Amino acid sequence: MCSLSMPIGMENYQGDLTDILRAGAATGSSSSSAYHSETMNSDSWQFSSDDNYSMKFSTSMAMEEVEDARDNFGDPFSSYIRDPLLHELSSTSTGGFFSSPNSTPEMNISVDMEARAAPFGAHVPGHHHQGEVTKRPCNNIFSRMLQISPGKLGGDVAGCDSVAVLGSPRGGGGGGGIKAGPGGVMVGSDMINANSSKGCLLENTGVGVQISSPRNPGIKRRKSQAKKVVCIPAPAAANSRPTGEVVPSDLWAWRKYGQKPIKGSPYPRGYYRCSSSKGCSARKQVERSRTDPNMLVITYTSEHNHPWPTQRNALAGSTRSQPSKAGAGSKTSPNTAHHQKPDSPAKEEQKAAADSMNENNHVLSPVNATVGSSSTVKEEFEDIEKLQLELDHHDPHHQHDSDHHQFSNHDQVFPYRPSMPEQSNNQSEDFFADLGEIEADPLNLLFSQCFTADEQQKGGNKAALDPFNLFDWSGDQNTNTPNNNPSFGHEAKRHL
DNA sequence: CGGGTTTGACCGGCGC
DNA sequence: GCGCCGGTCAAACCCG
Repeated sequence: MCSLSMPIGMENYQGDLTDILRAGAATGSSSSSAYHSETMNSDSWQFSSDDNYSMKFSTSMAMEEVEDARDNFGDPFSSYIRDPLLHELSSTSTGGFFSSPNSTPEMNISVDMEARAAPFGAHVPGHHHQGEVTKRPCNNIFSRMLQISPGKLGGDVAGCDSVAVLGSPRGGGGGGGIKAGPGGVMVGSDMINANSSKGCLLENTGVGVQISSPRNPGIKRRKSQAKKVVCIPAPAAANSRPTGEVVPSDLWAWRKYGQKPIKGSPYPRGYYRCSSSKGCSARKQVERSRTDPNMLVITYTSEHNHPWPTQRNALAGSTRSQPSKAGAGSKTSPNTAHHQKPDSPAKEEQKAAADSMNENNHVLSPVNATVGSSSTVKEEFEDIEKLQLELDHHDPHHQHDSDHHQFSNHDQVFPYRPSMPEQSNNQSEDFFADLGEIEADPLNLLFSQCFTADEQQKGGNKAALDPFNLFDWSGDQNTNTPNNNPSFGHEAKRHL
């Protein structure tokens, strides 16, 4: 049931791929039996289980200019400072998200990695050849249906089952490459549509988008901006907001700085930037798939130039629980005000995440675990590694489903070099050291969390299963899927 | 007070 | 060259 498919040429993408899969593999092999049916329950999913909800998660990554990438390869979306969301998606899966019980609906996870460096090679001991990852038993994390398949970018955001990294063609050459502010180095590339998945045609211009503000001279926007597009299922009723705008929570604190109606789409696009750290150029765009309102398309641009926030410092305004009445609403017409989302998703998300972290801080806090207790984490990680390896060797379910898991070798694997702007050597070392801890952290945490969660689960702490509240779509409990939410389109209409 | 969101305006890229 | 469009800014306001 667990079908993993990878586009040809993904071999070198073990990094991110494994970032996702490995978590699954680790969980699958190591904790599958324990976790699979016992610790997980459908409650862990925030999706309604009765709607045959299909989770589609795919990653599409492309990297054309290898040289540039090599120079600028501070893969913003992987490795040391990785995208929490993906972490959540991937690792949460280990933590139980994907290891949902039999009751969970079909999950279609596709990863499209056209070209990509493999920052994680070191951490993927078992994944040296094609389809290695896919060979993993799927009885765990992706117990449902995990499909890693080529995605197509540059199309319309249709099915949206893909996560993509849009590269920046500009690379390091003229214009300073793709530096997007501090730490904002993107892997350049145009989208390669060699493969197309039925699922998610990312609504994207097919053109990268440059991050830097137009007001930042020297950095162009639109093209040449590497992007990572994550398509995730929009929260179901329990999590969506009245307006239908929902944002998955992740470890980062995001501040919304804009919203624009997108031509051709009934749904507005929200613009968020990282508020965890000043100077962080990380941004994300959240919008619904125009063709599948059930899917959220989150586009990450640039990268975080800082470790995960020690705490969500964006909580100050995150507790706003009521819709703006007149305030921001002063600008809002009564009609639109009526449809204003009562609460910002970001806040909800942040709050939820914060709450979750607070509640499960002893288990979940990445910072505490990574920074404060890195040694412990490392140990856990090692243990998990061992366990995983053992299980991998002994896993009876270990199958080589090459049909669905294809990797290509023609892509180069580049050593990962995080982009650390303006860091002295010492600082860099220290920072990298920390990053190293952090790097291992997400999975470690998740792995450990998985186990711990399992322990806690027995103790009744279900929250541990969803460490980052990824699927704790903060929001109005009364709201159903966007489709069911008549007000969802109004916000967009406001601009129309 | 410090953080957030909202939202109209502005700016630049891109297509025609 | 022009207009459209998307991305960002920043003032106004909200919230705890």
